[in-house]
Amino acid sequence: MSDHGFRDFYYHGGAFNNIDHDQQSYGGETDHMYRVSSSSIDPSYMSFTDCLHSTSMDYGSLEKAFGLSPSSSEVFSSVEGGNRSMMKQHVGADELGGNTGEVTATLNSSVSSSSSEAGCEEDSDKSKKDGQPKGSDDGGESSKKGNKAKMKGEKKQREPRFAFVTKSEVDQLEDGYRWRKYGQKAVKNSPYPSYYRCTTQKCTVKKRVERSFQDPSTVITTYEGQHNHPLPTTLRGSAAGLFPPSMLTPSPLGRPSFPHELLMQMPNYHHQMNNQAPAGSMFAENFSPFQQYVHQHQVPDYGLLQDMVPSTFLKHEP
DNA sequence: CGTGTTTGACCGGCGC
DNA sequence: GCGCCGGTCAAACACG
Repeated sequence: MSDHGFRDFYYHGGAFNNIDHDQQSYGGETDHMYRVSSSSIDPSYMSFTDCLHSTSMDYGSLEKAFGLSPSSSEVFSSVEGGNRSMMKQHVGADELGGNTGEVTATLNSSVSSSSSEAGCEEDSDKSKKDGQPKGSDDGGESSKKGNKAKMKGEKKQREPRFAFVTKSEVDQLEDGYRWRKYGQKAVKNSPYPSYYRCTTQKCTVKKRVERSFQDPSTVITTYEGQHNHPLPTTLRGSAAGLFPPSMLTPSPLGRPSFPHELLMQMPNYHHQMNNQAPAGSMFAENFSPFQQYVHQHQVPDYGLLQDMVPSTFLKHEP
């Protein structure tokens, strides 16, 4: 997948090798890619958000954010917002505590779907229906699926999407929320992607889970929307109980707390990062379930990181 | 009985 | 305008 619309950049040692901003157009739109090569990144950028703000991606942040276990898993992530910018990073072995890992982060600010094949080609930018229930335009129950109250005239806009790829045997990765499958349909490059919706009422977050067309061992998970509620307390594994209340309540911004926010709140976040904490250690103490998951599946899922990428990062204004 | 999955049909955007 | 395609709906079904 690394060669389908994504630019790869490898992270070796303590800092990225250099960020390269690339730009290209896709059907009128301009894509901005960032390639990292050596030396321009300050290793002190330890927070995911900071990295994003600085137009750089920090592997460690991602590793921590997703609880990536470098020892044998791979996590590629991507964020979509309003424009097509992606970033992908691969992480070499050594610096991850001698383990081999790979993290590819792709930032995609467009409404497109970088999900399938991690944005390999598609990205047709077809912003389709939203999570909103579409209704049959008044007219009453027209046909079968007619009663989807869709406001005519009002164009629905896509929620920011965040996608990442993991190597896992299981499709459904535990991320602390409960999901209900609402569809599955074969699409190009993805035999049968599954569509899930958060079961919490009024929560419109959706996610799509699919196996990589090229690498069946790879699972591509795309999250869309933002949870407007804390983690379900009755959740299997009770992940919610592990998070301090402050992490479960909406942030000052009025948004729910997402992994990246959690990261920002981690007291020793920077410290751990600088000290090359063992893989998965990030959540070892506070997020045991995740760690456990890492150990068992080596592919934790910390989705819902959407909306974490500032537009400044996603798109370079001319 | 409540909850979640399966699955074919439908919807609507987009490209030609 | 038409057809393709991705995404969604919702009835039927499965399961505890």
